[in-house]
Amino acid sequence: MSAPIPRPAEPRETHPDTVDPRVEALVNEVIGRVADKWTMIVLEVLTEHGELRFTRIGEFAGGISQKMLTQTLRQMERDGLVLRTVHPVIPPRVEYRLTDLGLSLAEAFCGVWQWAEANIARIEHARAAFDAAKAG
Amino acid sequence: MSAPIPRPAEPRETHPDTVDPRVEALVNEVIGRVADKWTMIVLEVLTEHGELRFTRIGEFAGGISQKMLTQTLRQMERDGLVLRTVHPVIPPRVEYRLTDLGLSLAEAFCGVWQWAEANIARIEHARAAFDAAKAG
DNA sequence: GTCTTCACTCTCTTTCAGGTAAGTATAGAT
DNA sequence: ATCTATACTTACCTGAAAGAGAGTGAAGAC
Repeated sequence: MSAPIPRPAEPRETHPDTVDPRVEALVNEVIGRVADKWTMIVLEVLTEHGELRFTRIGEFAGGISQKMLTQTLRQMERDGLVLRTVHPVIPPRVEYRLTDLGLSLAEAFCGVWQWAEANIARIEHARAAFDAAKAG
Repeated sequence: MSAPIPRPAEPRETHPDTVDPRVEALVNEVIGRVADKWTMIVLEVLTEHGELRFTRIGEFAGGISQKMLTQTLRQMERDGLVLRTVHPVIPPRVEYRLTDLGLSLAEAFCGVWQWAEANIARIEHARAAFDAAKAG
């Protein structure tokens, strides 16, 4: 009994304030793409340090593989979040920086970031209480 | 040549404004836990509809399995984001609603949500341009 | 007696994100 | 000739996430 829970046929709006499901789906997709671990970290690194080269971002990000870094960066570039500048020299020199869109996203995430920072203690306390209650 | 990119030994702070890595790690963990797909969706559903029963949340969430819903809800309860009320009747009746902490998180995420909604077009345009440039 | 409801819980299987390691291209230095 | 630096690709592999589907328990309806 645990296949996906089916959505009700149609008329199931207790509250009238439901969002257009297509918008909801799009927003979810965007958030899903944008809110993954590495994207957020790269976003933060670039916000903090400005324009950086590939390897440098990797150093600041901490623990990311080249593969994931390339992948994340490409995705962000495709989404218009970062600008990639290739200098045609050898050895190659590629620099990345946030676009205005990227900066605005960083700003939006700032709230969450701050929330997390401000509420770590509360969450840890809640967890301890929960675990204690379960154990006892 | 793609093992994790090593962090530089120590003295590599071009910018002085680097955050305490321990705080950074904690924040990342919290965000990682809090910002997954289903948590965000459940958060939104509960924000929009107030107190709801298990199955109801599943219906609103769309496409979630019972297993994932249980798991997500438990995690959120543990983190102090939702309150779980069991009515000792048969068949069981369990209701979930956001705590103040949960509400404050929803509020913080509101910015991202709005950003996503406001910038879907820009992202899609960027993607189209990127793909076209690559193909042509 | 068995059927239904609800909120799970368990197990099995598949999917996939992400890690490792190696390869590529180029020019200048040794 | 070989080595180095840089920014990637590519191929392979593994562990964890998550989906499917069945099972559970208890009371009341039939």
